[in-house]
Amino acid sequence: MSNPYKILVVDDEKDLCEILQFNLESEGFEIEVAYSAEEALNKQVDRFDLLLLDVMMGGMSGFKLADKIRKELSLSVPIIFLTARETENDLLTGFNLGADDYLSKPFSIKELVARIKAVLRRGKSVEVKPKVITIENLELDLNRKLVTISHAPVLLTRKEFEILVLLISSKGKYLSRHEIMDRIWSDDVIVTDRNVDVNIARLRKKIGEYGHWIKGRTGYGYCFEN
Amino acid sequence: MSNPYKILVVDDEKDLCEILQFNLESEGFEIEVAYSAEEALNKQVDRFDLLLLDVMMGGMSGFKLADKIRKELSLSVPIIFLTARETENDLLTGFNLGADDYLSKPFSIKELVARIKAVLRRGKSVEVKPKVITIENLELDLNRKLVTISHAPVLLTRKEFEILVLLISSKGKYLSRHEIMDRIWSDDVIVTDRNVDVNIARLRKKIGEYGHWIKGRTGYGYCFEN
DNA sequence: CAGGCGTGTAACAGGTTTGTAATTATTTAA
DNA sequence: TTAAATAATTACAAACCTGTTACACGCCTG
Repeated sequence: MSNPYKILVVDDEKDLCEILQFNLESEGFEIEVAYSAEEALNKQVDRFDLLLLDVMMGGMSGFKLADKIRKELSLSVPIIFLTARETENDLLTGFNLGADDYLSKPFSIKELVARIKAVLRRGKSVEVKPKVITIENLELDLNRKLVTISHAPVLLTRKEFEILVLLISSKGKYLSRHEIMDRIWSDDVIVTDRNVDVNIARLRKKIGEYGHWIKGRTGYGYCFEN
Repeated sequence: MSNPYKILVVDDEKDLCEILQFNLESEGFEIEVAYSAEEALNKQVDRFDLLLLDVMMGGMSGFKLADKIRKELSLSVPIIFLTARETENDLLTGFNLGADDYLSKPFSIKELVARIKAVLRRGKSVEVKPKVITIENLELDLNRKLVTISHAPVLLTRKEFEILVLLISSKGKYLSRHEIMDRIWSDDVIVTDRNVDVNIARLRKKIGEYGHWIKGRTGYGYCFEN
């Protein structure tokens, strides 16, 4: 997978931030969030490929923030404003500050993604691909680290998720406990074989009937096979 | 223009790096270079669509690097190894580490490019390469540890399976019990000759009529022959 | 600091696999 | 042909492997 685009979302509405993060990550972007303009300024702004700024925020407004960024930090980082107020005045202010686009709440994620891609395309040319593995109704979103079964989210822990991904990406091949340990745990930690079992058990339980896709065979280890 | 593929070249021979960079860039790839494994690790490995690793490098070897990457950073980035040493052992090590291809120096740029494209084309499907031995209606799936006879599955235990694979891969050659013991059992366990017999018997029974392909000759041992 | 979560270990019961020893069959060589 | 050697088979028991449950520990968060 090529370099994911890094986007900084600056908004004081935590709910909205979460929604944005969730959706944009599943589109393959890498998201960081700042809950205020001040917090945003503490981040190295030019690490990002795009800034998504809420206009109305407690403390420093998005406009003021953009102004500061353009004057002091970066002339080039693309900026998209998000705003509730859709007045002509705002629009002007936004574009004068060197905004690259402008969206009024409420907006659809689909539209936002389209605009984001458009802006990014202007810079370099790129498509962002979501990393998702789908097997029947089982979906693994590798960006979000989320598994869904028939669109119902299943919360796996890190180890569970990693084991599942490992098994699936070696679909049809038996992996010994040792092999699994080697690839999931780093060299310096030492874990028991039993531990693999335990994690597999937890994983199986969580994914319900799909758990049967994880075969275990004595002497060989585990294998994902559907 | 579509998103150029990003390739990371890791090699301590600067000359070779330059040649690679020049040629691959002129093929439309985007190249980054690291002159050591350590340097490579400082880069965000999963930004790349492909890694080209030299096996022999001062400091950490390409193998070790790949190992680290697979364990800690990315299970999926395609890896192609470049090596001067072409011994079977090396090849095996490479593929065990999840290498996607393997080139021995000296190689032609043309060939390298072809391999690169092949690997990239394979894309995200991290399918395991099937390893199957077929002899008439007898099939051994080395990944699934599964034997099928006319598509009917036969479940062999580990010892049985290993013995069968051993005999088949030495098809037409008699292996003494001793030889078989040496290759199936690890050095530290000591088993009787009789034990080989017993396992062969079990194996023969399980594979039915094909059992006759395992010949036993007094004084020589066993041999697979169809 | 309590409680929840993620993770790991220990212990165990039940099953499977494996090895040995005893027995019978087959081959070899005198 | 027959005795000795080698091989196949059988039955049994030991060893091993597995999936589980219960519990401990550290880490974060409220």
